[in-house]
Amino acid sequence: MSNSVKKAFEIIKFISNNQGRLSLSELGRQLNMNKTTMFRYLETLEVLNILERRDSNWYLGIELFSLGHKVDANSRIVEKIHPWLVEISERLNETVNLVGMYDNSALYLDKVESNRALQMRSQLGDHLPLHCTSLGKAILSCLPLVEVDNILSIIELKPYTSHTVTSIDELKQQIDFVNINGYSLEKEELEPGLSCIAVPLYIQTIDFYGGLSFSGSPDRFTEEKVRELSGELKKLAAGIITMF
Amino acid sequence: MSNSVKKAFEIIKFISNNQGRLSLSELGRQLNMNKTTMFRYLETLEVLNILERRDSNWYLGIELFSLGHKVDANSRIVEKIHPWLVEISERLNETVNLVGMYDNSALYLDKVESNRALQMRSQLGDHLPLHCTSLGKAILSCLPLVEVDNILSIIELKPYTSHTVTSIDELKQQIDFVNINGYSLEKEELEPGLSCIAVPLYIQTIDFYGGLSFSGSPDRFTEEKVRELSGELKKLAAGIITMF
DNA sequence: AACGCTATTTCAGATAATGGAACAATAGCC
DNA sequence: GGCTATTGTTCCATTATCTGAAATAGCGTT
Repeated sequence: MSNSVKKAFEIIKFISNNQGRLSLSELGRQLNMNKTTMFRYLETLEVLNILERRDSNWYLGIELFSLGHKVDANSRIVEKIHPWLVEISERLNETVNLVGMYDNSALYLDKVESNRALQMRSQLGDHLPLHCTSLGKAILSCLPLVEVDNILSIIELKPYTSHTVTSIDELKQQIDFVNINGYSLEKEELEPGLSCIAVPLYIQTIDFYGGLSFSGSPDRFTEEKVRELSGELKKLAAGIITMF
Repeated sequence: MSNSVKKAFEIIKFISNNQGRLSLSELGRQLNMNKTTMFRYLETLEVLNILERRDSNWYLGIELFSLGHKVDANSRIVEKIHPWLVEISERLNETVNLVGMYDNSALYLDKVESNRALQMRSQLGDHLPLHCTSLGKAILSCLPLVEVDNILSIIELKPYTSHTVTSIDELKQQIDFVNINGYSLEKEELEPGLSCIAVPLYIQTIDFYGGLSFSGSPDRFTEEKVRELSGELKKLAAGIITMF
């Protein structure tokens, strides 16, 4: 394994979580690397436009933007699904989200915002936890049981708010609920004031495990609204699947 | 300069342009690297989720997707401008594009597609040439003259179609046109069947040089339509600037 | 079963990464 | 202004790491 490549990405990743707040020396200290070594990594990455320096602070560079937007270029999952999200978001005036399962978390792949757009703190490319998001529970519901048990034994049921489910049993009950009713409802388990309703999106032909959701403030999701929105999401998922 | 980091990104970049078509051995051959060396780079990058292998073919990995979407996280230029693009795209039913100047080319930053969406071949993150796109000419128009001369001496006026401008004099005349009229019109200089109308977007406060455009098939851009759309784009640019 | 291809592992030698030290450039402070 | 503290950059010898030839393993095809 190439040591220096690993270190370079360690630096990149660290900067991605602390953009604009780190100097060369600061990076060296926080990542336990020699100043000289750090200097050379940063120098190299700057030349490659992978990183960018603005008055002694480091940022992700433009080359990462370009590469990041070519990731889906083959399977074109996001690209194919996007128009469906636009249609439903406009018709119902709801914010709609798409995630895919990667690495025991729900990777936030796409969103189309409504006018009323309550801002979610997370952004595309973020990894959402499986246990405390409706999308996560929706994904878990379409995985084989053995797989679910395996994942639950690996991930930590970290409490993000006072509403977060932290017991495996309760979580399994919620997954059962999704299997029976076809949708998942989560209220303020990840962020106070934020609620989501989701359905699984399992595209067998391309081995894609994911989910679709509407997000909004919890008080908007009345019983009747939930019935309506879950129905819409189910139809959406069904429609999308026919495309693949 | 860190040699191995440079090589790693050489590999990544090469794969980004040939996703799904390259095996380990093939990569070694095309990039003149020893098979063993290539093996170790790929192995490392795979572990880091920077690259992904599916039946002996290499793809960009999910980690690049995540990093790529965090690039704009600070200045939030794209994020701030996006709602404006949505509004105008819906109101006029046009496809609207945003680019920024990076590295002597126009980096394709954002787009919102209309229903009639004529597909452009390029995608977000691509570098568009300055000389044969309305967006490029719009950007050139807001740069200092010395800078323009410098850029024109560096870039190659590559002919993409039979309509591409390849003479510096003619290009300078077109830039003058933008300065006088405030917009730029290009017909099939980059891709047959594709035309664009653009205006410069220069945001002084954050030192941003870019442009906004509508794209569509050339026959749609009648004289009257051009007048209407260029007016809309100018108003859009003016509105956006007030935000910064 | 033998061939052609790709992917891995091994290992010794060559090279490139490392970090201490010294130097330069800034900024803050009395 | 001069002193101190901090950051960024260059130099260089040492050593760890990367390199590539060769051997091995795996897989599909004829």
